Amino acid sequence: MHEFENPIPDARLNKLKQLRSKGLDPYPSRYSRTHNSSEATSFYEDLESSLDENGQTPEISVAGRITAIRGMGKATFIDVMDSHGHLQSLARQGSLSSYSDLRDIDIGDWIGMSGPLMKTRTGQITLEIKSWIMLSKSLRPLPEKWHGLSDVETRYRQRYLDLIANEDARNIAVLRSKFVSELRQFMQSKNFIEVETPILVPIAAGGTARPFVTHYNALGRDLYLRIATELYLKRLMVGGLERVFEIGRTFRNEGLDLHHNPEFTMMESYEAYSNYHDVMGFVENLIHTLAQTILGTSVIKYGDHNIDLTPPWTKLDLRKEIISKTGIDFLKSNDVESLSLSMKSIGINVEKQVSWGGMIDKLLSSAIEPHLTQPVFLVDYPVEMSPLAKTKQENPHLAERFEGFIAGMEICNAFTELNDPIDQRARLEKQEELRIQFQDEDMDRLDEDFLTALEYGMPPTGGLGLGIDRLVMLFSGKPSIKEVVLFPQLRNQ
RNA sequence: GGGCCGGUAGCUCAGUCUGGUCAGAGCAUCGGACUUUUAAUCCGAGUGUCCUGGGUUCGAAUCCCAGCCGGCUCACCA
Repeated sequence: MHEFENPIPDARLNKLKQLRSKGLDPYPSRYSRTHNSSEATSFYEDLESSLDENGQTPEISVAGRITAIRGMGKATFIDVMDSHGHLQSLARQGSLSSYSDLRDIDIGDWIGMSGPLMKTRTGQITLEIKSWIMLSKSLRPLPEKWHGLSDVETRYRQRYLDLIANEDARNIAVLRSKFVSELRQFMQSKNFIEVETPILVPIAAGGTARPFVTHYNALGRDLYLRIATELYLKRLMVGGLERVFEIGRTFRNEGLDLHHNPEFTMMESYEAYSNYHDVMGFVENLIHTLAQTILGTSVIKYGDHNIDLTPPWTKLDLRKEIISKTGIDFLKSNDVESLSLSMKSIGINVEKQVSWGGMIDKLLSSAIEPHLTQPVFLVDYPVEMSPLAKTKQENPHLAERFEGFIAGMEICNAFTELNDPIDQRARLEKQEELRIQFQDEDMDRLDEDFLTALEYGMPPTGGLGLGIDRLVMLFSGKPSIKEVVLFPQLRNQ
């Protein structure tokens, strides 16, 4: 039922033959344009007041894809689109010797053309074609010009059509690029250095997630796709790099929904001599700055909400927040049985074999997180579900960890990194135990090389993981992650 | 995985409830007219595996069953 099985229309193939039979190459190798569409517009506007009586500028050359053809017999209007916008052109039989060759152009073709700019009687800046050349013959018809392309599946599977037909799709692609580039600049301006760590790893550690497995033939062993960059970046902290960040793809072999794609982009950063309070300030500042720079505002419209990103964001003590919303105190319900009873009593289903940390996680995502519309930091997580975070000195059951939420989405996870190698080993061993006990559930994994690194000494460090896809969703007002990932994962055809 | 909704021309859709001029419209395409149009206009042409496979029926795009694909939602999951 998809494009790939559809035959190429005969009419297009015939035009292709026509071009060739006239000795015209339908796929030449290059074209020199002097202006893109927006430069052409300003070129005209700059010269407009000084033009002579025929109102034409000197000749320029532009190139792009034909989006509309309006033939009027001995004159033809051709709209051309490039990545900067649209430009109208006009071919007239009187002033274009190859006018009759225009029979072989179609909507979708790439052409180059040159001539002076002028204004039509309706005031539209228009290139009067003196010469033109086919740059690439299109063999398939484009989506309809008026309604555009709206079939969601086609938009995702053939994103190029979405990009051609929908300005919004182009805007999101540009916005995402801008976001990443501004993010990178921000990090660099704070003297973080950008690094790259392995994607193929022997142990998928640094988070609780099911990994993808692959096989490396040369070494005859299975490897995993990373679920986080955390442990490698911390090795760099051990190495003394002090401020590092990585923007990169991570992979989780899990469900697929509005907020989850199996491969997604995270930024992780680590800063020596700082703790999670410093990171909180850093995140507020970072996201607020990006909104200012990219969107020119501190207040983002998302669905029905106006979200104000101005720092400082609300800080909510996680434990107090759970108590006030559910009456459950996780310090008192500190074993699986009592927590399970309390959760059942407020209608949360915990019948599956689940660890204590897993249950708290569920409690959070069903009772707390959906209500966090404005930017919020949930602060101080139970140590049991934070195996890589340092414990609070005042209370060994709590970790110096926070997560940031906007519009009900988790957008970051951060903590004061645990740098006590003995404690870290004990915590990861506990995770390994839990993994055996709760077969269905994912736990963090023990990475012996990482522990060895810690034993050499890591400075006190504040660490951060930031979900880029979700922030781009927020910045672009999109409710689905598939809208901000150019090629989202879909089922097989 | 459960529930709901959907899949008809290249694209956007109507037709399904109530089976029988139901193979349709607009855009795109093809032929013709037109030298300042811009959703150009005017005249003419319908280009199709009605998602797939079964079934019911004299007759199925339409009703039934199974499957595939997608969207939303719940569950699961950072």
